[in-house]
Order: sequence, then C-alpha cells, then structure tokens
Amino acid sequence: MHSILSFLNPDLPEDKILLEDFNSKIQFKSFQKGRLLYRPGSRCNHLYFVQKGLVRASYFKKGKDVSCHFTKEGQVCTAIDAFFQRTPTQYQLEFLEDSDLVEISYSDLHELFERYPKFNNYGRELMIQEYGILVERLNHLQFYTAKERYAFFMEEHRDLFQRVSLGHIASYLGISQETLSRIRNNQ
Amino acid sequence: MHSILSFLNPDLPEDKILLEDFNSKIQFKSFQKGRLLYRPGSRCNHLYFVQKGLVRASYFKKGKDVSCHFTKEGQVCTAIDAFFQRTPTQYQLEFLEDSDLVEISYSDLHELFERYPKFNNYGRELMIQEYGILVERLNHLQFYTAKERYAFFMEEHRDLFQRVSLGHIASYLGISQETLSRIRNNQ
DNA sequence: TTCATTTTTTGATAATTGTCAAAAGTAATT
DNA sequence: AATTACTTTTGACAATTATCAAAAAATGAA
Repeated sequence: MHSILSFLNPDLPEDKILLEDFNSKIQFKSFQKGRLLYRPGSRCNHLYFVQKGLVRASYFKKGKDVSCHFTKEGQVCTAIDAFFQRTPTQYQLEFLEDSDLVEISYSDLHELFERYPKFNNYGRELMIQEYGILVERLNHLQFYTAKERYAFFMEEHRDLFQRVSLGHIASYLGISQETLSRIRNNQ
Repeated sequence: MHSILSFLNPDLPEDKILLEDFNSKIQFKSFQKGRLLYRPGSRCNHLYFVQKGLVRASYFKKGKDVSCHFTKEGQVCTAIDAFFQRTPTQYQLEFLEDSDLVEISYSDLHELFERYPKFNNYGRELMIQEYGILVERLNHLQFYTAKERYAFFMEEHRDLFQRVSLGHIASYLGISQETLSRIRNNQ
C-alpha cells in the first residue's frame, strides 16, 4: 500500500473498493538520475509518490541555483502549490538518483476526492502538512544561526547528507556553501 | 456578501441557497482593542472574517514577542493550521483595534463543505493561499536585506505601517527594532 | 497639565555570515 | 594514467545586522 493510503484499512470493504479504484488509476514510472520531472514553467498535472530514489526541487535566484525541497522514498512529490492551483510551476524538479515513482493525474485524484468522502480531505491535509514544514523552515531561518540550522538538518535528515551535495544543502538552509563547509569542519 | 463568498453568484438559485445556509450559521462578534481571541494552547474552533479592525498573531521566541501575521478588513482570521488540524494553536491572537468579526464554527463549515460541492474546495484553497504567503515570506527572509524587506512591506502594506507599532512590524520582518528604525530614517 | 508608561531613536561595538579568489580534492571519461 | 569537470575547502576581507545601553519622543491616564 502506498503511504498516501496509510489511513485506509484494507479489511473494510469500502476501503478495499477505494484501494482498487486507486490502483486502477496509478501508473509506475522510472526515471534516471539527472532527468528532469518538471522545468520552470511546466504544468504540474500529476502527483507522484516516491517509492525509490530522490528528487530535488530548485529554482534560480540572483543567478544561483537554490534548492527548496528534497523528496525521498515514502514521500509525496510535486510542485504542491502549482499542482493544486493548476498554474505553471516556478520550480525545477530533478532526480538526484535513479528513481521509481507512482503517478496519478490531477483529474483522477479529483475523481477519488469526489467519489470517496474519506478521501476527500486528503488534498487539504497534504497542504497542511506542507504548510507545517514551511512554518518550521521560516522559523529556523529567522531565529537560528547557520550552525544551528545545520544541526537541525543533520538530526532530521542525516541520510540526505550522504545523498545530496554540500552546495545543494547549503542553499536549502539559506547558507553559503563556504560557510556550510566551515561549519561542518570547524566543529 | 463576505469576501469568503466572492466566488458565488447570488443570481444563481443554487448559490442563493448556499448563501442563505451560510448566513444561518454565522454570528457577528465585536471585540475591543487589546482583547485576545486566542492564547497559546487555545483550541481554534472557529474561522473568522474580519469586517472591521485588525488582528495580530504572535508568539514568544527566545524571550521576545514575535509577530507572524496581521489580519485586516476583508481577510480570514484564525490559526489556520491549528484550525484545520484540530490541534491547539501556538499563537496568540490579539486585537490591535476595536474589531467586528463574522464567526463560523469548524463543524458548520464542514457541513457546508459536505453539502455544497462548489464550497468543498474552499478549505484547500485557503491553505494554498496561506502557503503562497509563507513561500513569499521565506523567500524574502532568505534573499533580501532588511532594507529591501522593509521596502516590500511598505509597497504591499503601507496602510499597516500606520496602524501597527514599529516593533511589531520589525519582528514580523525578522529585523530588530533598532535596525528597522534606522532603515526607516536613514533613507 | 503633569506624571508614568510605552515606543522610538541614537550611538558604540561585536558577531555572523557572505563574497571573491584560489587551491585542493574527488569523480568521471577518454 | 591523464585530462577534464565538478565539488569542497581555505584564506582574506567587507558588509549587514544584532546587541546593549541610554536618551528622546510619543502616548495615555490621573
């Protein structure tokens, strides 16, 4: 079962129906490292669930490539705001590793929303979750030093430090690459 | 009609029904300057529409009072994440002016969600809107100097500068009060 | 008006972090 | 193994902004 559906109980008949319906709508896709899922300006017509691999969302700001999101196994991947607003995304989504995704289209997802009351709030919950992550990032950026932010990141995403380059993590944390390098070594 | 319902067309019979249903569920409330709507730890069981007045959301961080939101006429007011997650809020909501609000309860709102397909996506859209605001704040905090952030704020919320104290705006922008004072005068 | 409280301003200083430039290290390809 | 490209580290320096302390200004109440 996909992480998105963890709130279901496959023993309940009505949940089983939902599950079957869901399974009839999804597609499995694989992408190679380095490939792009979206470029800035793309329409985001699908929601993805990462089964294996790693995706980086980024954008250009003041001539620099800035990371704003990493999505790994078990997480939902898309340009969340653009997906729900039906607008072009400003981000680039790029595979940092060979990845396997489950794909569902916006319209199919909406069909599920309408068909299953239990599923209906999923979209909002997804937004709330992402909102919470943003609140925390803002909080870190506003109140903690670069050193502290690095420490938080390591606590929560130690595994990513092995899989993502220093520069990408630095821009995600709002720190220059040089400073992050110093922080990592000095201590 | 309330700003929340601006997507409705009162000439359509089905929208008229929604509107009447909505009106039967709301309450009008007035609060005096200085009163609190929520304290940290409060349950947020209502959504408010500010008709007149100004509300400030804040929290304590490192011994300081930090503003994170101002809500004025025409805007929706609550601790948005706590409201939808049904968890206690971490914020304090305080009236900076005598204010008139329209109140609707979480359960009534949900009834409307379920009863009117057209209304159903409202909750998600609210979250998307707030998400967009946060993305922008994060962006400003990460890439612009205090001076630039002040300029942005003045462009978008010139009116608030008259109505909110310098210290409150400083903490909202992630700037010390002294620095904001200097920025405002130096130029 | 006067006193008390709150808010804003000013000055001096220190700390954090970014920037630029170059070197060192690592990985990938021929 | 050698070349090339990319990533990380190091050094020197400058700029932005916070902090602390105190003065000035504004607000509100008696």
